[in-house]
Amino acid sequence: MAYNFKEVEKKWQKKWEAEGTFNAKDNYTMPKWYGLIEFPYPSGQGLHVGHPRSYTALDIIARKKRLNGYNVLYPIGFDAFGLPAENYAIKNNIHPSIVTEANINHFREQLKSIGFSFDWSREINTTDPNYYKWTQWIFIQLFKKGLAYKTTMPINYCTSCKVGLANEEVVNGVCERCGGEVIQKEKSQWMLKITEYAQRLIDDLDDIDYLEKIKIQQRNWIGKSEGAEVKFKIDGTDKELLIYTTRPDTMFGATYMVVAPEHNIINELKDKITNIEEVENYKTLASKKSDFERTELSKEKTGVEIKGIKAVNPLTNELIPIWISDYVLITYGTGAIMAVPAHDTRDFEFATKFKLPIKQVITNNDNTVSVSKEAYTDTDNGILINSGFINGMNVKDAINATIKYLEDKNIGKKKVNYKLRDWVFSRQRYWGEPIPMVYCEKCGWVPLDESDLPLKLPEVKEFLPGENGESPLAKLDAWINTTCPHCGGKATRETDTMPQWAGSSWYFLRYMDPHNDKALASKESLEYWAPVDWYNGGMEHTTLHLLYSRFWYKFLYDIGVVPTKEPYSKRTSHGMILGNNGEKMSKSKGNVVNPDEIVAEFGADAFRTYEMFIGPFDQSTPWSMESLRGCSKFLDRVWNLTDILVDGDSYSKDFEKMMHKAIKKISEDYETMKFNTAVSTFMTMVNEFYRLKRINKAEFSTFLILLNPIAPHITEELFSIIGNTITISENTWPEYDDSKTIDEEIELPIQVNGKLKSTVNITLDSDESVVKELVHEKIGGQLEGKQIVKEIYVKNKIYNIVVK
RNA sequence: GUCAAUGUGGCGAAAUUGGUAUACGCACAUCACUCAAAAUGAUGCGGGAAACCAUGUGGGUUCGAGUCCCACCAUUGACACCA
Repeated sequence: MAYNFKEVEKKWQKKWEAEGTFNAKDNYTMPKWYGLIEFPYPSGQGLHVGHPRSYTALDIIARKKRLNGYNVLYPIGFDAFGLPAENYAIKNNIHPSIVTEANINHFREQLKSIGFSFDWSREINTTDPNYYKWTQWIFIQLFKKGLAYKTTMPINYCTSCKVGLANEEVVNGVCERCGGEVIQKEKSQWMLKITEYAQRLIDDLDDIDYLEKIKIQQRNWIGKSEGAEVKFKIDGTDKELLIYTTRPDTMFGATYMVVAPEHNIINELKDKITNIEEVENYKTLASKKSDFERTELSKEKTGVEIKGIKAVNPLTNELIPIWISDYVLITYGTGAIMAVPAHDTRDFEFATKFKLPIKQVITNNDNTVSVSKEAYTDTDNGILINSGFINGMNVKDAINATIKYLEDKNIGKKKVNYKLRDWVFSRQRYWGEPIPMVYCEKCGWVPLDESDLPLKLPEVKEFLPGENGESPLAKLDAWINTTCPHCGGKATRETDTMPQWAGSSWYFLRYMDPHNDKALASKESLEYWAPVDWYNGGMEHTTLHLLYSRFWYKFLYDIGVVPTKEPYSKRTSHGMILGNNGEKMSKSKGNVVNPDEIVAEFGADAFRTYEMFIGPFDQSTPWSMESLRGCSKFLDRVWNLTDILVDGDSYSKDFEKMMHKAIKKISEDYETMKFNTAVSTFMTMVNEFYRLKRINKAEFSTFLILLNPIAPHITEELFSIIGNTITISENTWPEYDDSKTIDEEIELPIQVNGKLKSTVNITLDSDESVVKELVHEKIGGQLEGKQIVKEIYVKNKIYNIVVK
């Protein structure tokens, strides 16, 4: 009887759906396990074969945890705000909600066809007003605590999307989403003070179980550095230039200063600057460049000296020139630096190009350092010279001494800096959550009354952003004009919307209690389900989504909404699935694999098995149709095991051992995400069953339960065919007896000078003397005429004879 | 440039975490079944006649290195004139 996966898979999917087999229980006394995958953006292209890799992995763990007796929450939803739907709407003049709904329906069907054990009763959708009501509510709380503020600042502006982008959203100088040109533009934006949480976002990584590479990436992104802020007087004025440096020890070597093109000192001292036109020209030039272009690798340094003003080095009292250059960024530190060309590579390049003085202030122990060809940046072996009161000190002491001096004289102070910047939270777009704020002439920015939430997206006829980058909402006079919730006077609404990251920053909380209309989730559900036990997702979300959601969660913790400091106890990541040519799948390369076709031709179980067998879970691997067929063949062999099913329990000791070993190995492999070796263990077992031409019902049942998380349909079907009266999902996870996994006799490798010469069978834990005798008996002949220097026996592992 | 990861048969990969390198699968070859093919099953499959040689390259540590250390090369990813 051939395996008809179409019928079997449909049958079980129907049953699971009708019975709500995988729905989480509201029984808060059971031990809980909350597994989370990144909810998809329902794009028009449908599911990518990359999605099921992550979903299957946690599905396996979720299914196992259920059999282990846990109350499992494994939810699904849709992150449905975003630009593609809006761009589609603009092009085809269809409301984004219609496109979004169609896409979600398609995704849901695709996901269901693969047989994931999601709790569909908790499905959420970020564009649902009952959902984004709480996104807006969180924003208001942030505002009330002073963590949301409006400011005008140069932002990345996509000329195509007509929307401001966070730095994080600019990739290779172009808009991450549309690929359009990005320029710098001044714009009034809502910002979120993620920087206020920078230290905690670093510190609390110590208490959570994230893959080390994820922690490293987050720490580097936040980029803490310690240094000093120092005031440099501008000669002949009452102005000062505030700089940040991590190397205050090199201050005696500061021979010039550089400010970012956007630095306001230029406006403030306009009248004194003698070459103001040249400076303004440079500013204009710089503003046309994106952050990426300005910071691009191996770029020739550019700059202009600001003539007519000089700064005073507070330690040497020397007058030093001030330059403007785009290698200094307004968004980091204070937007101004003291340049120490002798001991900073970039300053050195700049000074060399513009023939500025290079003054060495650090040497090494042997005083063999030369700064004529390159900067000397060694902080471990550096000794201060030409530096007044810090002469002779090492770098570390010199830093401390300088900071103390600066603080005593009130011209500087110790300062911690972060690379992390505040989160630009405004989008001049339609398809996002409206920001629930109004502007009142009298009261300023005022949040809506919470009882007026959700502030629903109004209907518009045109989805195209306004000419100068305004949201389509700005055209709706009737909607904009409102009254101030505070004083009742005339007020206007904010027309910008939130970025897509907003809805995804807290969605995992909504799953805990998705239909609650009194709170984002009930206190009880939060107490029970939080935190997420295991969150798997892509490395590409490490520094954006993952950091943003940690930030929001910490804020919610601070205002008493959630019970723990961190949202996710454990975070893992999956590798990308590439096209069969080893390149990223893309339409243009024609190497896209459509999961629907795979499921239709080979079935969901074969698809799932292959996705797990394809390679190590956390690494990228190319797709291969041939290997997929191998997995499909394996399942056929599993199906045909019924041909060799035998009665009785008369299996051999070795057979029993194999089963215990397999339970142990597969249980461990699932928990450590070594799915590829788990699958190969199943294949080895099946080969063994066929070799011996026998398997009994108990063995077969155990085998099927073990395989069930990977291939849930075929295993349930076989489980019932061989006469089990309950289903696998009603069963418990098999246990193994450790003592039954041990080999009593082992094959011991014999080496001579570390090279394998032979093997010998020994009883486990044999005495060395016994082993020695056996070994010499076996290879003694080969040792004749040689002098034995040493014999090494590592119990049960190896016997190595060193000869001369 | 910085940081991180990776590099093992024709291909995807495995290796008890320092102890028999190449498990499992694919592809391929031969055979069986068939009029034939597909499917299925069986056997073989790193190189070399052998001694031996093989885990990107070159060193090192060790009785013993795919695994640890140093340098280099290549690929991939993330980030960046971060002061």
